[in-house]
Amino acid sequence: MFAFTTQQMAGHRQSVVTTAAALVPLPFGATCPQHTTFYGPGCEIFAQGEAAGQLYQVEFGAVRVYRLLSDGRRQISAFYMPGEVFGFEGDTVHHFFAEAIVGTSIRSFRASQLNDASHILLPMTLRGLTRAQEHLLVLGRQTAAERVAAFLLDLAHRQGGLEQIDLPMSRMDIGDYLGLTIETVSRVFSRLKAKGIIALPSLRTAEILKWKTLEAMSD
Amino acid sequence: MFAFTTQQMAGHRQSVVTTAAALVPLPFGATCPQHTTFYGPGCEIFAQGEAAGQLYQVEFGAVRVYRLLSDGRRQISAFYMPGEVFGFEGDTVHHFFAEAIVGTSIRSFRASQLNDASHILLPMTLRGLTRAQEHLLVLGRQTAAERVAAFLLDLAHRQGGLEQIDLPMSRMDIGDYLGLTIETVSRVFSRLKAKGIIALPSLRTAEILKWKTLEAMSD
DNA sequence: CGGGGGCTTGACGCACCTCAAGACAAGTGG
DNA sequence: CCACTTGTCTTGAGGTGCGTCAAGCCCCCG
Repeated sequence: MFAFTTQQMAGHRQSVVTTAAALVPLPFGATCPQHTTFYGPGCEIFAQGEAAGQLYQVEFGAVRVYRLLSDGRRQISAFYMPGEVFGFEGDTVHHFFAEAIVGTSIRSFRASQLNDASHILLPMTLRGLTRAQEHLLVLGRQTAAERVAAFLLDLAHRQGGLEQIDLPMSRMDIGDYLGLTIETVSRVFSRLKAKGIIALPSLRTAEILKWKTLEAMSD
Repeated sequence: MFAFTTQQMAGHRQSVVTTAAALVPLPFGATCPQHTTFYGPGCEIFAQGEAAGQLYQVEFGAVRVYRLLSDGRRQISAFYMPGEVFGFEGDTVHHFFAEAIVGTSIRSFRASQLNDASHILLPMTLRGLTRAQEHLLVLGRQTAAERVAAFLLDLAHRQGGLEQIDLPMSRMDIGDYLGLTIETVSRVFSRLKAKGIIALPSLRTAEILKWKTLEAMSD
C-alpha cells in the first residue's frame, strides 16, 4: 500500500521528506502551508530545547512524546496515533522529545499560519490537558494492574473500539508511559492472559476478551 | 485587611458571596462581567459532573483541583495560588472537583463572555498542559524525596522565590498531589529537616535553607 | 485544662523493582 | 537451509521503598 522499501522502514533513525504540497485541507477543517515527512523507527521529530511552533499530525504510524531525568529515567507523557495532533507548546522552545515509534508519516505546519489558529487549537489543547490530568490519577494512585487495564482500554477506544489492539510500542515504552518497569508490564500481561481477560496473538497485538472485567479493573 | 470574621474563615464548608461588580478589568488585561465569592475552608467550588464554562481566579487563599477513584483514592492534579486561574474544561461538564483549602476569595466569570476569549485562554491552557505533563514525570519516575523536593521548589517559585514557604494545604493534600501517603510525606520532611536542608518553623510553613541541595535532589 | 484533629514516628508487610537466566523471533552469513 | 547473532520479551528469585497499621505527640481551640 505505501511505497516504502524495507530499508526505509527499518529506518536507521533517518527521515525521508516525501512531499511538500501547499494548502491541502487539514482533517480538522483548516488550510495552511504544510508538508508530509516520513520518519523511520526511533527517528527524532523534535527534541527538548529546539525551537517550537510547528504542529504535527500523524498520518500513519505512532509517536511517543517524553521527558528525561538527568540519570536517564524517562516518562512518556503521551502516545499519538493516526489522526492525532501534537507539538503544542506554551514556550518558544520544546520542553519534550518526540520520536516515531515505528515507520511514521507526519504532516507538519506552522501553528501561526493556521487560519483562525487559536479557535481550532484551544479545544485540542483542552482535550490534551484533560487527558494529561486523567493520566496523573493513573500514575499517582493506581496499581500496576489498573494502569495496564486503563492503557489497553484507552488504546482500544482510540483505535475504534475493536477488541483487536495494535501495540506499536515496545514493553519499555509501555512501562515508561505507565511508570512501571518492563518486567512488571510483562507480568501483568501474562496474568491478564492467564485469567482469560485478554489474548496476546503476537507480541505487538492484544485482544480484549472480557471487556467488562477489564473496565472494572481500571477503576 | 480583609473583613472576614473568624467564623467565616472557619467556614463549615459554606461560601459567602461578597460582591458582584460588573466589568472590572481582569489582571490579565480583559474585561467582562464577573463577581467575587468567598469560600470557607473545604468548601466546594465545583464538582465533577456539574456544568462547566466558568473560569476562576484566586484572589487570596488556595484551591485544590482533584479526581477521585470509586474507592476514594484521590489525586490532586493541581493547587492554585493567588493570581492563578483555573476551571478550563474541554467539555461542557466538569471532570474534576475544586475546593478551597483555606478561606479563599475567588473571582469568577463566564469564559464565553471574555472578549477575545481564545486568544487569552490558549496561552494559559498551554501553560497548564506543560505543568501537568511535567508533573507526570514526577509521579511516574521520581522517588518520594525527589517529589517533595520538586514540590517545595515549585511552591517557592510561585510564591516569589522567597525561602519562606507558606503551606496552606495539609499533609494529606500534599500526599494526594505527590502520589504518596501522609506518613511518607511527613518522613521526608523530617529527613530534610534533620539534614539541615529545610526548616519547619510551623506546621504550615517551610523554609529552604540549602537551595542548591534541594534543586540537585529534584532531578 | 482537657479534648480532638492533624502530624510524627516506629514496626512490619507487600507491591513493585532489581538482577539474572532463559525463551522467542527476526535477521545474517556461511 | 541451518547455525549464529541480536534484541526483545518472559519468568523467577530476592531485595527495597513505600504503604499499612498502630501508638503517641503537638497544637489549637473550647
